[in-house]
Amino acid sequence: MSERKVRVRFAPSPTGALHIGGVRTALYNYLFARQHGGEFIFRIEDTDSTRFVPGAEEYIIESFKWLGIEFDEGVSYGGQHGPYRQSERRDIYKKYVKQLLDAGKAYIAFDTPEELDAKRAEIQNFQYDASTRAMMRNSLSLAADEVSALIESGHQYVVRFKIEPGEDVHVNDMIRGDVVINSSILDDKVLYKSADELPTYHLANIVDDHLMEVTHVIRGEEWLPSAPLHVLLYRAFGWEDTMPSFAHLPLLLKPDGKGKLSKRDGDRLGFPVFPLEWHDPKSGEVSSGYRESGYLPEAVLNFLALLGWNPGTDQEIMSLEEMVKLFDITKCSKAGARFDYVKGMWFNKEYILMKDNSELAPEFDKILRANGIVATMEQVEAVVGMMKMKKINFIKELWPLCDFFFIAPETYSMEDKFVRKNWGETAAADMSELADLLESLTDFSVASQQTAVEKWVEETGKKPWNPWRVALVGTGKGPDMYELSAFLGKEETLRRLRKAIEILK
RNA sequence: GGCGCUUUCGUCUAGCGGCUAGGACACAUGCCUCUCACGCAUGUAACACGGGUUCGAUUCCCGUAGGCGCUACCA
Repeated sequence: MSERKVRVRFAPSPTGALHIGGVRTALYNYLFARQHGGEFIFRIEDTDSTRFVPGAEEYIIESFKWLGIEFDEGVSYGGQHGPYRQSERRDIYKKYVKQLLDAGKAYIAFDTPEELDAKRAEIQNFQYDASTRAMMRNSLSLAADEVSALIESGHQYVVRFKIEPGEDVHVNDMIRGDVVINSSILDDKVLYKSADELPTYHLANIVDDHLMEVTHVIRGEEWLPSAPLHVLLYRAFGWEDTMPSFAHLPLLLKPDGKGKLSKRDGDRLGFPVFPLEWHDPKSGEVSSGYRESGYLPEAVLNFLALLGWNPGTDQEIMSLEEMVKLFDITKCSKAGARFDYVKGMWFNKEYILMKDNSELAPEFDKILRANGIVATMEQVEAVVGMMKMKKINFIKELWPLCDFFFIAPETYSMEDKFVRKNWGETAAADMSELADLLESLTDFSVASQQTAVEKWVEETGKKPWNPWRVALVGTGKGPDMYELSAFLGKEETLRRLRKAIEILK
């Protein structure tokens, strides 16, 4: 069984946008598959027809495309183990439900939701299990002809798994080791509903994982309590020898306060919890996305990978390829991780610094256009190159730091602290000299200016840079003065210099 | 309530019986410097508590407390 080809899956429900925690689960599955030369399956678990949300499936697919996580087979990818949408696998599940029924490992129950509610109200800690099923309406407590009569007369029913009590069930978890739960605390889970002819998660999950030859189940910790049930199901089907290995990942927690990370936290603290912007078709609500907020997908993946895992070295910045090499599922942490979105922003900053200007330019160009600036791509790249190491986490933060490249200061004012401090008594005269010097240059390149200005500086002992900055920028921000002048060009540089001299004297 | 998982700086974490408990984010300071940054350096800051086991526990075991999850005809 160990020589089976590694096959893992990510199987979301199309009930809304893809949660960032789900993205991390998918990422870990992806890394695991890739490092073992295995396959990664994308399955849609839409067995709850009442919670289906149109557009969610497409949203999830687009999210992974943006992130750069590729599947080998599944919905929209094709493959030999389809269909990959559970709602299209009704007949398959029916067959396996019947198998369990015939073997006496499951039974039919007619109790209505109202009856169950009544029982729960009547008996505290009521659980549908070996100790209570005799008093319920099911094929174990009713006569055979009564059962068939009920079915024939159209009564809705569910199929429940018959749990044998008193047994210690072991789940071997790749992260947590041996987890033992006694079967007595498990209830007779509903496996199938006649109302929509669909199984519940538990049955569909086991059947699909088996049929799709899944070897490793890597999922969130919220599934740990039901893992013993799943083990029991594999056993009931006689599939224990090919049962997948399990790994239950720690959850992502709120950055502050209590509980797991939720959509509300993003709204409240101002960071996205979804990869892409999501427009809820029911409520009309719009939730921000990492893509639209200006995150680079590489940064998002890098950040997420380190929330619950690390390579055991001090390396934090790593490409997807490096992560594939370094990832170790057994080294995942066991406790939940607070979602530190501030560190997420730092990752984005690091990736911006690493990216070529040409890759960053299109996004900045959009922002320029939104501000009514039309520039050549060459200019946009130049500005991004000069300014990306400023204190920014996102390209969009560049604009307020960069406007002077495109818009000359309207006015100059001693109100500005930097101006007051740097435009001294001799500034006007010095800048006049500088302007004359620059005007004499035929070559206005950085190198040419630098040579000329530094020679003048050496001869006169003047320090022209800050007043020069006042003139070109209007305040204390911006790149190196030679670079800025070269970008603006001789004409504009002189124009700004002379205007400043005139206004500030 | 029951069951399970879990517990190292504010946060993410390294540590797998003996360490001045390491790194990163954030924060602070300094250096660099034509501004702001980048970069570099430094600093503040942690083993939840109580019992064991051991020559010796952050590390192993057991409790307690806290945190998290599950407890649906949702996944």
